[in-house]
Amino acid sequence: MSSNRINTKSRILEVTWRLLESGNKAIRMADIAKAAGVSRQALYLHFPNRAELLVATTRHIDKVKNVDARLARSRSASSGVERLHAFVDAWGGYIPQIHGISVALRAMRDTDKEAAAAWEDRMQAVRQGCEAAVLAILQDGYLKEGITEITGVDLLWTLLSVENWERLVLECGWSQSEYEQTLKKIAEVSLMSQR
Amino acid sequence: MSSNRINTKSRILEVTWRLLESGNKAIRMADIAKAAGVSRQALYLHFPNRAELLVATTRHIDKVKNVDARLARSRSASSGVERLHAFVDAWGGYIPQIHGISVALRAMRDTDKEAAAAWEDRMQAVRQGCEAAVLAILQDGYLKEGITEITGVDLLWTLLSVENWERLVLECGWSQSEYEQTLKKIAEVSLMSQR
DNA sequence: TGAAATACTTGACACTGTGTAAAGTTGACA
DNA sequence: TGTCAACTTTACACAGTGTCAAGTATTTCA
Repeated sequence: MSSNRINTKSRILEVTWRLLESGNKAIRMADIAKAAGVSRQALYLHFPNRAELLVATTRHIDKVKNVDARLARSRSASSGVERLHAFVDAWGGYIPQIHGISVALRAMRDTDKEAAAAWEDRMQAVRQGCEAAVLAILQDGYLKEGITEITGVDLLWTLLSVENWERLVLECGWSQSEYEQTLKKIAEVSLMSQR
Repeated sequence: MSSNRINTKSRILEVTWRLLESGNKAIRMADIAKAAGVSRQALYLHFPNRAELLVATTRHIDKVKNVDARLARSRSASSGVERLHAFVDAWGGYIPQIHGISVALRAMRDTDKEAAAAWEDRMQAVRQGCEAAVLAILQDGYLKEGITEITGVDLLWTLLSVENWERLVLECGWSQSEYEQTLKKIAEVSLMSQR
């Protein structure tokens, strides 16, 4: 069976995902191999190193969870506020799904260039979403005075960081909907002129 | 000289601080030893392990930079807003000083209990400062409706995270004063009822 | 003066986790 | 029947942390 290889490869990705989601930091190659029912060395037949396995897992999750479709919804919003809300829903709702892998990727950033680049790449995608929302607000004429397009994007991007989600949801115990509602409010009140 | 031991110990702490501040992640015990002009093994005569050396360095920085005095100033403010502003100034202004060690401590959190506890401890101290500010606003009767004392503290604590400072100042290139001013505004606008 | 204590150094080594290398096994398929 | 793909098994190099034991130089004090 030539699909054997493919089966094993995607089984490894699924298992890696599951292990990272379990919240246990410090998942080793040996743990992944064991959980996938293959030898540790077999992992290196499919992925050159740990970083690329993690990056591939990220891509795998994106595919399964269909990020693009999620983010596309925010693009169809007409007004600036709507776009902002839709983006907070889309990205904010996606964070819990990728949280496990995000922890692993960020932990490798210091030592591994590839992991750093992979994480950076994802963050730039989020930033683009932020940019679109801020631009829409600007075009509506509602961008707060004293806030430029760039500082607005910086700010929204910072507010919507995975780290802030971790703090509020995991550490402070907020529910996902509390998180989303509050972030929408703060983003509004920070970026838009209120009347 | 019995002060020899003390000299070496504080020289190690100073050197560790300096190396961590240099921005180079992944500082090894051997690097610290070399920079301090002692053998790698000598480090273990003064500190049981890497985590405790980092924790001791944190305490050393606190002592030199006099955190307590910094934070004390915010306690003397009379109104809620003043207290909020003073706290953002005090803590926000302290972040750049402890940034290097904070990176190292956070990187060890996953694998080392001690490092995790040390970081947790500092974060709880910051949270107390946030609590005092939110309480002062509440007592002034200006806490925004829909915000409880707890959610207000959660929020301020999240806004003032080291991670947010890193994003805005290091990644987005904001100046320290831009950071401080903007965070004051966002905190105000998120927590206080505007009139 | 000399013994003991202090503050180190030197060198060897155990341990963990990543990644490499090479030879062997197993099943499908032509 | 033989070959190829997808593995397994075993061994090992390498980095970094931490341990251990023996040695050295300087000070202290009986």
